[in-house]
Amino acid sequence: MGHVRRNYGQYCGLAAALDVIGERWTLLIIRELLLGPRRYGELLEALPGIGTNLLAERLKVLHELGVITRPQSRDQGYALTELGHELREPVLSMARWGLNFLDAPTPDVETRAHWGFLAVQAMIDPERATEIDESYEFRVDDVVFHITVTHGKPVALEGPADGEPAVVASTDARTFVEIGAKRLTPFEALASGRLQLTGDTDAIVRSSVLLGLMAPVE
Amino acid sequence: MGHVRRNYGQYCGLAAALDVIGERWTLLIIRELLLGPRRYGELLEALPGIGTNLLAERLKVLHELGVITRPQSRDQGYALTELGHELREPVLSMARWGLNFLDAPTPDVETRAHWGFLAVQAMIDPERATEIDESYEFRVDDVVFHITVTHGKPVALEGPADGEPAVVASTDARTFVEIGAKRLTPFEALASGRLQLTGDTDAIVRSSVLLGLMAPVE
DNA sequence: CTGCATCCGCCTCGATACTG
DNA sequence: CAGTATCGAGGCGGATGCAG
Repeated sequence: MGHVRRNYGQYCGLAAALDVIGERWTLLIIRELLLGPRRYGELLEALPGIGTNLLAERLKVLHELGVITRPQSRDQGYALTELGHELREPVLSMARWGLNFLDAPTPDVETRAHWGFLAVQAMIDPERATEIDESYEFRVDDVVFHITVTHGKPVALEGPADGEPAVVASTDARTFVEIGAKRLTPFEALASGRLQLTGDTDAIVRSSVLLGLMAPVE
Repeated sequence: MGHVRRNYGQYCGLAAALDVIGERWTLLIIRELLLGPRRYGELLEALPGIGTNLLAERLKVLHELGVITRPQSRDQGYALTELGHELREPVLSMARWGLNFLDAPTPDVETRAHWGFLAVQAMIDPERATEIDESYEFRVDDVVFHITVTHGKPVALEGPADGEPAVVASTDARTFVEIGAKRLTPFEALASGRLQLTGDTDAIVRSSVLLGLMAPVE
């Protein structure tokens, strides 16, 4: 008489998805794992308020359902399976929608630099990656990541850019997400000293267009 | 001292989205409204198990947050705002992912014909809409909808196709979703008499390719 | 120290009854 | 028909315990 997980009981793709990742905290766990493998303690730290039992329970279920793998050895971490990685698009598109609701951050809301990496991925509009081959590097607090555009195909990766990036943007996590939420323009952030940019003006424009922060120039 | 809704308190697009549509039943309400305006009673009927108080509460919050509009007059219904309509992509991409988990439908799971409409929208791969101009009509139980491809741009709409559809597919809701979940091929469904197709073979192939049910032919 | 399991108070959920 | 009120059951959140 094991326990039956609460489920919607509808023969429908959305209901089936929500039966798996619809419970509280689950998608935020996926978000963390989309940024790379994470240890139990790292997840706890990245998800303030989750409660250790709940995290353990979620990880167990996600593993049983084939969405994540358990740490193979000490000092490894939980990681997404191929099935789990297929949540990238759903998660990014939800995150993009959620930016509509980000208001001014109050002191009691958490802001983490690596969420900026997610924000960037959500903001990239591949349609706007014109025929360019260059990379843009972002330094948000102590986290570094970059976008590499190859033959018009943009890819976001952790770590510094290979070779010489066309643009380097340095800022703090809060400013970064505020720009993503369009509460702040890059120009305003530059003017107030909260953002530093290096690189030639044309490349800065191209990167801003790619991220939907600027209308394409004819 | 009004009541503070439970929220994640993270300055992140995904967390903000989940604060709005992350609670139980909310995304299923959105799913229904993506198919058109719905009355209170229609929503209750489409969401077995929700409980009337919870539906009322969800509708109230979604309205306050600007995601839906309330019925303007008797015999109208709740409808999505522009912001709400922007949930189409997130919802469809989640539904697509959830198809991975659809197992054989047991007698106790609900299957509704109009969910097939959602499944079709989730399955359409615009990349595969080659330069064709034609429409495909689907008759799932008593629900009729169609895909119209214009200059390679596919659009799914309720109701019968305008003009003469290139393909007409007739089936029941369960078979339809099983095909979407790739538990059943159209060929098998045809052979077992659970699916009827009219239209010429080439058009049937093109529609199957568009829905990702068949590999493109060179 | 990491990775959980157990316990407990509270809040959300789900079902039923009831009202305009 | 379209909700509101009520209440038991269960999921959640926080603290604590404990094994490798």
